[in-house]
Amino acid sequence: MADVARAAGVAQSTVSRILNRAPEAILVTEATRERVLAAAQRLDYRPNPLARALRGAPTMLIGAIVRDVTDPFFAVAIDALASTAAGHGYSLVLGHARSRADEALALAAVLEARQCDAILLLGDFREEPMLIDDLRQSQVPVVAMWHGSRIKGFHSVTVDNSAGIRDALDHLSGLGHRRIAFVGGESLGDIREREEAYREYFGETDIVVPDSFVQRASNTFLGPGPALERLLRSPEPPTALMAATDVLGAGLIHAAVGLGLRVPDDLSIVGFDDIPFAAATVPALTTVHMPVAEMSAAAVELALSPDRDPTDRETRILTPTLVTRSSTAPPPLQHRLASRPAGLSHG
Amino acid sequence: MADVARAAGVAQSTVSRILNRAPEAILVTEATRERVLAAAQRLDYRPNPLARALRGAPTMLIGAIVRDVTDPFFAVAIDALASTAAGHGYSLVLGHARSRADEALALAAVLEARQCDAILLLGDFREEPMLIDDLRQSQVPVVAMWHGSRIKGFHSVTVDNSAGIRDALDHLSGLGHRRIAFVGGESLGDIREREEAYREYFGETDIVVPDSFVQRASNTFLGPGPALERLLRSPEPPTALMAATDVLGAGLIHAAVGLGLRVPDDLSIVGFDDIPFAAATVPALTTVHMPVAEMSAAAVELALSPDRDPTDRETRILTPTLVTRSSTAPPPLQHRLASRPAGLSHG
DNA sequence: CTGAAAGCGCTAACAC
DNA sequence: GTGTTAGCGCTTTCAG
Repeated sequence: MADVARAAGVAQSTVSRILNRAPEAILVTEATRERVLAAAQRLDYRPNPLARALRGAPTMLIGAIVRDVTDPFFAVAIDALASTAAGHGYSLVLGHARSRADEALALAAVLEARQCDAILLLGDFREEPMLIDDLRQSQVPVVAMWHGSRIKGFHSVTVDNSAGIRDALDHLSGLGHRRIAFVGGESLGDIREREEAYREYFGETDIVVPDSFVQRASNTFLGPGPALERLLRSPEPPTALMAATDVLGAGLIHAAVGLGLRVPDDLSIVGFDDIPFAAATVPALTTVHMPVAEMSAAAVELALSPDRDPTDRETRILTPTLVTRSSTAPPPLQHRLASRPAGLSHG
Repeated sequence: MADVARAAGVAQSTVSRILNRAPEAILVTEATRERVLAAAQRLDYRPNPLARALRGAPTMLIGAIVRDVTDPFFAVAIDALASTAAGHGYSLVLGHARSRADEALALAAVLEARQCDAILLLGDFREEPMLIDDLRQSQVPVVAMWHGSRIKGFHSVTVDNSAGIRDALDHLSGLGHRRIAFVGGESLGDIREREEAYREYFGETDIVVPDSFVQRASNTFLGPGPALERLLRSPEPPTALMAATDVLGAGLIHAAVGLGLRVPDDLSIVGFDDIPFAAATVPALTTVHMPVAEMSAAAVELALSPDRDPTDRETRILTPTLVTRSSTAPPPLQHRLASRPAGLSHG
């Protein structure tokens, strides 16, 4: 910038003014203005955002720390967030925290410290207490999304997992299913809440769910195979499966077909999240749609709202909706007859 | 930092030295050292990476500009890149360039200018000439990955799309297929190269491929439905489909089953990329495996290598390998008999 | 071994 | 209208 000033024969501050203020604020002679602009052009001047940020200017950047970019759900979340942020004139910068804890910390340090005007936390970071503590001291607003349960000190935007599970389970039992198993993941964040919601749901009915009906698997497409085999080995196997995520749901379809079952004729499967792939599985997956766009809007709004009293943190809980596709149907006939007593016989 | 210095009763430069140099470089009294460390701890001092970078220190950050995070292929690429970078002590910062061109530019400006020690470009950015021009002036090394054809001024790491297509097509014709169609995407980057490779392949044989055998669809799971319908309407429909990506491949399986076809009995389908769920589709997708890990290693190496002569840019081309799964089989019997003359009858 | 001082590139008072 | 001056938080000569 000093070069530009010299080339245009003006002071550096003048250059700064001309390059930053909107043209309408005409506090500069048109002649000087043009001279400076020309010089800047000729010298291919590019502002150094570092210096600018150091001086206190907003960076127009929102940082997002993501647990696992590989998870298709987060991929769509990021996409939605980026669009929303762009609508506010902000760009999204992502930090991928998967690898090691210290890396996550390093990332946070970078994103923080006024490099970003706000920070978004996507997923459950309870296993990264250092990160959380670190962020709690942060000068910029932090909003946590899909972190599972409440998390103190941050704004948060979550989905009502309980309502989603209830809708899905209502759908299944409306179809006539009584023996509905749950396949979850590492018991983190939303997945944990979904498992609890599943347990509660049946706690309110006279249907008793054997412990073996809650299975865990790694949240990958090939993860739930063994869980399904275990389930099928039960004396009275389930006629429907509630998967904690669509990834698990899609994996269960694959595993079921591999075992010679027909979906949904022999086994109904419901997912959660409504990732793009869910519409394209064979058969297409019935699932609980995550209101990603609304959640993004809420998160960005919270992130960009001037930080008032740090003790007053807002929590926004949005409601998901069931999307019925082709992976669910009434249970096979023999089970339909047997199911009513079966549920009670376990009491 | 000034606070720490004051609290410890030393000069700021001393604090800087102690906090940055490795302990082995004992150019400081043990007593002072401890005093400073204690003060830093007590005051919860955290270095400001901005100021540090402004002063010229490396940021230990690699920036990646991604065309579309939503594309599952890039998701795994990012993951691999992050791991590789972590192995070198670097973190990965992602910019999502999907939305608008000016946003991509803003991002580049941010990532650049010594905020990052290197920049990675994932995907084809030929439609963003401003970005490219901008990056060409960049002070930090830039390496382009999966950009399709050569791109001047940057290091690049690509895959041999031609070899991949050839392997896949050899597999299909080895199975007895003669009527093999291609379903591609927006003719960008790798997808474009794959289409060309497909055309070349049949150019070298006596099999003539009707123009209608090259179809385009948006690179989404639900995208290729219409393309498949068009293909099936041909007087002599294909018995096998070469999809330009796994997303398209999975979408084609879905569409085919929706149309009442059996895969692979009625129709064989091959994908490209080997994204995680290619192993979990029903049936599992035969595909061309992208050597993502090797490509990441190459890219990071190039990115971190001291920038020598800017005119000497390196290009690394890795070779993909075919993964045979369950979506391919010999063509239906009637086609098997008809296929040989069919290929020639079009000549 | 440690302190003082300069300066990275930029913005914001405050003059003139 | 435009120039001068002082830092933002840090690293790095250069003295002591």
